[in-house]
Amino acid sequence: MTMQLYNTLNSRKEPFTPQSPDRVTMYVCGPTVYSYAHIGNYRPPVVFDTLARVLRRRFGRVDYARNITDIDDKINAAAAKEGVDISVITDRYTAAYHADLQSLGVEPTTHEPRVTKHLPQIISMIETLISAGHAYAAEGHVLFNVPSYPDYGKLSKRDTREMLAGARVEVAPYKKDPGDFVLWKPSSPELPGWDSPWGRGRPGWHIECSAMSEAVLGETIDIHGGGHDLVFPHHENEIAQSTCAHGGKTYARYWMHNGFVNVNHEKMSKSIGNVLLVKDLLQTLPGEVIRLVLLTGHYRQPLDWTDEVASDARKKLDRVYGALRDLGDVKSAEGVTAPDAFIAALEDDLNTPMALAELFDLVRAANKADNDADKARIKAQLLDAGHLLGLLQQTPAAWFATASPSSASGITPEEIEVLVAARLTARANKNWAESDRIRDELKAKGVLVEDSKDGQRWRML
RNA sequence: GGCUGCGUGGCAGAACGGUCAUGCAGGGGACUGCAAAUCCCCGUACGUCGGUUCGACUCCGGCCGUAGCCUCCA
Repeated sequence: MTMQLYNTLNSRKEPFTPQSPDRVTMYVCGPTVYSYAHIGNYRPPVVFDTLARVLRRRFGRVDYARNITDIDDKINAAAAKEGVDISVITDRYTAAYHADLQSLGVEPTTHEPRVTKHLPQIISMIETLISAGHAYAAEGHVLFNVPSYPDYGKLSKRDTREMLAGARVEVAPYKKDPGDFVLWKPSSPELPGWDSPWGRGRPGWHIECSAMSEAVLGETIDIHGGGHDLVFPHHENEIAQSTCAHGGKTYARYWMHNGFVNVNHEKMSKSIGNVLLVKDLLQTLPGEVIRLVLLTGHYRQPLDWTDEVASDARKKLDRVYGALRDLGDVKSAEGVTAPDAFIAALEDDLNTPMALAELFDLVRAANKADNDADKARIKAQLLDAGHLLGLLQQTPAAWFATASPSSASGITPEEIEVLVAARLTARANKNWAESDRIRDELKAKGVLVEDSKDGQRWRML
């Protein structure tokens, strides 16, 4: 079975084959670092990190770029407000972004291009577009001339003429065509700016991705991803710029877009006040729980974040880690990887819900296994499946000891062990009343004690 | 108004033209001093109206509802 990916360009699943049989190139639009990122901002990194793991397994090498947008008017506004250089803002929020990614188990990308490091490439691409007749300078701006690219609107299935009717933004007088968009804009003296053939200014929003993608991955990439809202205008404009700058060569062969994250059935918005920052969620939830929530639904569907889905994810991980724990010290079998059905689910347009169903089949098999050979094989399968999803990255002991930072009642593992030892003595004397009293005491402190055939064990509730 | 989706059991969430999704919750049983964990068994679905078909949750059409985008936005 060949790998299948849904391509926004053609609105259907298509067999995926990279340009080079042993190398995949992928570019995903990254964050603008002007504030802390919310849960929705992390769906693309988690989804495409998972995809990268699957692609790497199948094709060997994945050259994956996710940019940091560190030039932007929102950054300028934040810097002006604090009276600092934009680098203070962008450094701070880039570091915060990286910290969140690590908590979510997102592996570093091959490339992480920044706009401030690619001004020459951006300017060069704009010059190419001007000399090819696709762009023009006007009043300090440089604009891309949309009518010069007949395929404009193909990705988002839009008719440029119809769009004008619904246009809700005033058309700048220097535009030749109302649909023309900015490649370069002038900066007033108090704003950050860079020298260019058109005066001191800064790049428009869309050109950065075109220029950086070319710089780090080449003119034609295999996969370009991002949030669904970027289809228009951002990705439509990227296609226009890159295709025209490259003499008509295909810019990206497969376009993938993830659905939005809602919160309690509502769109996240500052006015509603329901914006969930990942750095805040991490105060009460392990990163793996957040990651699992993001993988619980198919990436193209909207995802509703509620307390219930978070607690469901936690329980799911309890179950999987529980199976791993019961596998005990059995050494996982060499050379055994995740089951074919699990891989097949992920290779079918990254069907993570179906892959998770396969994972739970494995969990049941693990819990039923009664010999070391089966246990060794299943353990290897579980760990490999977990690795592909970016989950199960800690030991069961660590998971059960820390799975709930929220309910940490201040009790230390040492104190727990003292009580557990006292309970062991009581149990040796069949003093059930004392045994149950200690169990209740621990439970009141957020610790659940269980009696297994191997003795007592505990976990944080 | 234009474009693109979606509507599955108490909740979350997939697949598939005729056979189990899966997880949580719920009911019954096994195990346990009692629990917990685990295992076994069991309910509750496919927005609505038509069409195609031997047979549709799955294909087609109408309707209703709902979400996103239409140059800030993951």
